[in-house]
Amino acid sequence: MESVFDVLQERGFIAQSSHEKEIREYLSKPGAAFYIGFDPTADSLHVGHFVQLMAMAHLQRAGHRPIALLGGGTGMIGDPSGRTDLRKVMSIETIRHNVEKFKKQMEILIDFSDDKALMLDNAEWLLPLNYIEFIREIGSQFSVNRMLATEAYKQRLEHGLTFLEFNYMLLQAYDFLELYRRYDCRLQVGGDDQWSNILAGADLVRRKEQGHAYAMTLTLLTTSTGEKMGKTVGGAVWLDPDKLKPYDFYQYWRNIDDADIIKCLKLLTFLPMEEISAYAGLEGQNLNRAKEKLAYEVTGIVHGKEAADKAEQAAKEIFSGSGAAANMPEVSFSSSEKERPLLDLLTDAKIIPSRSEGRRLIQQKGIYLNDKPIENYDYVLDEGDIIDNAVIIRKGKKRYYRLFFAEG
RNA sequence: GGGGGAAUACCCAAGUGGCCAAAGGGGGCAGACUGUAAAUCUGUUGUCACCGACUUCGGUGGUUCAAAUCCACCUUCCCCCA
Repeated sequence: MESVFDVLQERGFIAQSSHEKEIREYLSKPGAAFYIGFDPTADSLHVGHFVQLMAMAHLQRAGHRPIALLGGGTGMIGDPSGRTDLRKVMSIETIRHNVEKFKKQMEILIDFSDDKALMLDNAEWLLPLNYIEFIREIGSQFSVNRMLATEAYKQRLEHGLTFLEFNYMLLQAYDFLELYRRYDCRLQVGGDDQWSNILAGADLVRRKEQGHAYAMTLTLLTTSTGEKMGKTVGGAVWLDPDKLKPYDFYQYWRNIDDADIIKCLKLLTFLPMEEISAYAGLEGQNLNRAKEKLAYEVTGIVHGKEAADKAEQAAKEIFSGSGAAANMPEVSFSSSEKERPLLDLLTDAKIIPSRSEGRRLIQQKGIYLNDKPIENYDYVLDEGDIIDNAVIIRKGKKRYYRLFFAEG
């Protein structure tokens, strides 16, 4: 049987690992517990987390036991790793709220039934900690000199690092120790920016328990130009359909850079490697087939098959030139509003953020009415423009909207 | 605790009395070219009643015909020393 470690490696998940041999050994027997921590810094997971969920899913399918550790406690500190600025301190209510959202989204990929996977919140053991006891038991095990030398803190030393954040590493390390003690969890997985924190935990387990504990980090999803992937105008590529509509989610992947396709197929879908290799052979225009597949698969995993079908369908209708799609965003107006200047309608419908922006767009021929560019700012709809009580507005090349005028 | 510096639009960053809605870059948006890609080129990027007007340069007050620019106080951040 193929080892999960190989699978993860082949698919490009593994960035670094502390003890490859031991980890392979550990994962060779089913039932191995491992954990990944998620700090509830937003009210939805995003693609970055998604890679980690995928890794968890692979491991779970191989018979292992994932522990999703929500950072209800560490979230109150804020991880300084890889950040140049101070994180905002979050209120307890916000953290609770976010933790709830995370839970739901994780269930998309991880099977938590019958304790096949665990979801824990480190608030459980971090909040009751006694300061003096903690620094005597745990703090004594850490060398400040070494901590300062880690990549995670280096950057911050130039911009300022509060003592609050400095403690983050200890708490994350303590999590590992706690999970080792409770569940015999010997492997912590995380984003590659977590390397120092994870190692600190593995170290702590060794020191306190003379136990075996390992670290493994996952490739950060970056674009071919090295930037973090998943940034859009609206922020991140969220998994929450309320924060990023399935169609837009689909489009994000559909429009991905050529150079990133294979990497994404490997990391973000469960397609067998043979199939992915076939896509790797494509060139030029044919790459679009791979992008379609990628978008369809990822959307399917995150939002379900039905949503993926719909998104794909909508995309085909819009881009294949057949014009009007059934499920483009629609805004309703009352029939009498037809006579208002189109620009007003568009701003009211929030299709355009301001009238100035609208003027600019019109000037640059970026607004189309039924596929013909609008020429002047004060255009008012003509009866001939309205088909079935609606007009189709296009903004730029890809955004379609339907303005519907209700009868009466 | 002492001393020094900084806060400018989405981000970085120029600007130190009128020529400033504010250089430059990044990003965004639109157009051309394309493969719904990338790269490139062009335009654009505070708001509105848009050839004009109005509101912006951490906050509040003040000086002045006129302030992002000068003064006072406040807030926040950074650096050096302790």
